[in-house]
Amino acid sequence: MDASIFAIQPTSAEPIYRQIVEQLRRLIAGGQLSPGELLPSVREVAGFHAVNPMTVSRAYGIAESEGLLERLRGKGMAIAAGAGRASTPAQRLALLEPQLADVARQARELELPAESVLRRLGKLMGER
Amino acid sequence: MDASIFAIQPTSAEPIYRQIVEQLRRLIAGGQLSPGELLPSVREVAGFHAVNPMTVSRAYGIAESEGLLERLRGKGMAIAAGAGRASTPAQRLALLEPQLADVARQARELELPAESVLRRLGKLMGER
Amino acid sequence: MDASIFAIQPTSAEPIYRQIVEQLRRLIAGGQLSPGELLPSVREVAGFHAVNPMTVSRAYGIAESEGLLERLRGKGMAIAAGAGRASTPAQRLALLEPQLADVARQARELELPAESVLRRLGKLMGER
Amino acid sequence: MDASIFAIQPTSAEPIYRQIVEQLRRLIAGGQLSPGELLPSVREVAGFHAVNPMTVSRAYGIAESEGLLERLRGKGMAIAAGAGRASTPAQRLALLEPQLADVARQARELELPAESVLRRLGKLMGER
DNA sequence: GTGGTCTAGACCACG
DNA sequence: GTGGTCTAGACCACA
Repeated sequence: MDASIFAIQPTSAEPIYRQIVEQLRRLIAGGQLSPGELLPSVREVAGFHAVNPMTVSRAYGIAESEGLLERLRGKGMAIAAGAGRASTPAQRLALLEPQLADVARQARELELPAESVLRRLGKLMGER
Repeated sequence: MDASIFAIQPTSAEPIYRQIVEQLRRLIAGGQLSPGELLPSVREVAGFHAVNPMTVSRAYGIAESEGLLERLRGKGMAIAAGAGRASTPAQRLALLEPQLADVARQARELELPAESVLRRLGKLMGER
Repeated sequence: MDASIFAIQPTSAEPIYRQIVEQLRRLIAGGQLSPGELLPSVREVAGFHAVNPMTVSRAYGIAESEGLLERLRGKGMAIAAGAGRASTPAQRLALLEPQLADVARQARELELPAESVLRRLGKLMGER
Repeated sequence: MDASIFAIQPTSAEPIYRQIVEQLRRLIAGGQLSPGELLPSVREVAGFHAVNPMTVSRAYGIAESEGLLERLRGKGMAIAAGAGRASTPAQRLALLEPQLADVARQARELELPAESVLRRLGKLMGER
């Protein structure tokens, strides 16, 4: 698989290894990564995104301990059997809830009309 | 002014001092805090929210160095004269842009239909 | 607290960071470490046992993610509130079950009489 | 001989090849495998336990280099002539010593009374 | 080829 | 003072 499945922002406040874990969580819940699928190797990801292999390894290790990934001896890491797509859209929406609540609070602090926020977000989601 | 203007989440990954600075920035841009208005003292905020006074002091210091606040000798900190409400809604919306872009990306990763995200966010912004 | 609470064997096949996590788990379950108690700092433990601070930090981080420890900002790591002593001896014995099953199997493979194994283990547990 | 003499746990932390070597060591010391006896072929074991043939081959190779096995040209691997049953129970018990010491230490960390540990282990050794 | 562990050392964030 | 993140690089274990 392509190492480009991950979108890493090295300058973000969120640590790189956690960016990877979170994206894994969402890509699996969303069904873009399916159980059994083999992930790009630690070295591939590290090389492609120019980060240290240990950073990627750390992310994979955490994802494994959370039951998202499983280690296939000698072959690499794969999406765990028990980690399939979250069945209902409601379950997937729940993963976004904290961020949405945050945006809502910030919009209130900015005294922004709800419509303008929704219009802008709709535009951002419409684009690819 | 009341120390309760700040909504502090001590368990959040975002450091407390930055929560305060960011909220100040938005409350000023949104016009809920007006130039000249006096802020609650470091002690008040620290006591009310059970955080270290140094943390609050640090936040005020950063806000001052950014021109959001100014120190009134003997009276405390106040909203700076040059820090009024952002004139246009577009300018205020720009402060929310990064978070919106983030939500859009995460929604794509979760393969969530745009409508369901907008509906949920609209509901959250409607509530008080 | 003393950094000597941990018994680290650098030559063991079990990685150092996991030795620490496992010992924490047992010392907490056994009640020798109580909720709220402050752990020795990463640097203390690393210095005392002559291992890299990151190795200790990794152990603490895993223990935190398992709910055994909690981070006290600026003060260090403490035994988590929800991680008290396993109430019944049966619960604590359960943590030893896999090792006991392993010993039993190996004793069978060695065709050792149960009594001699029990006598030897009893002696080892009697000593301090 | 049957490939089922080995009890392989693919999920264990102990590497598979070492599980095989250790079991060979104990089964020979215990007298369940006698000098001259022919082992199941690499393919049989690998097929039966669904592990990589290279893993089994590696285990046999290590056991051979330790003098536990010897290669009979055209016939396979057999228990080495000089690798008979450990004569005294004390010698065989010595092979279990490290595991026993480990259990004793862990029982102390769990603050478990010696009797309950011995009772449980006795029960496990009594069962077949 | 795969991932895992550890080190030495730098730098940051928080209080 | 506390822990967290990342790097560069060595070495090991497994298949």
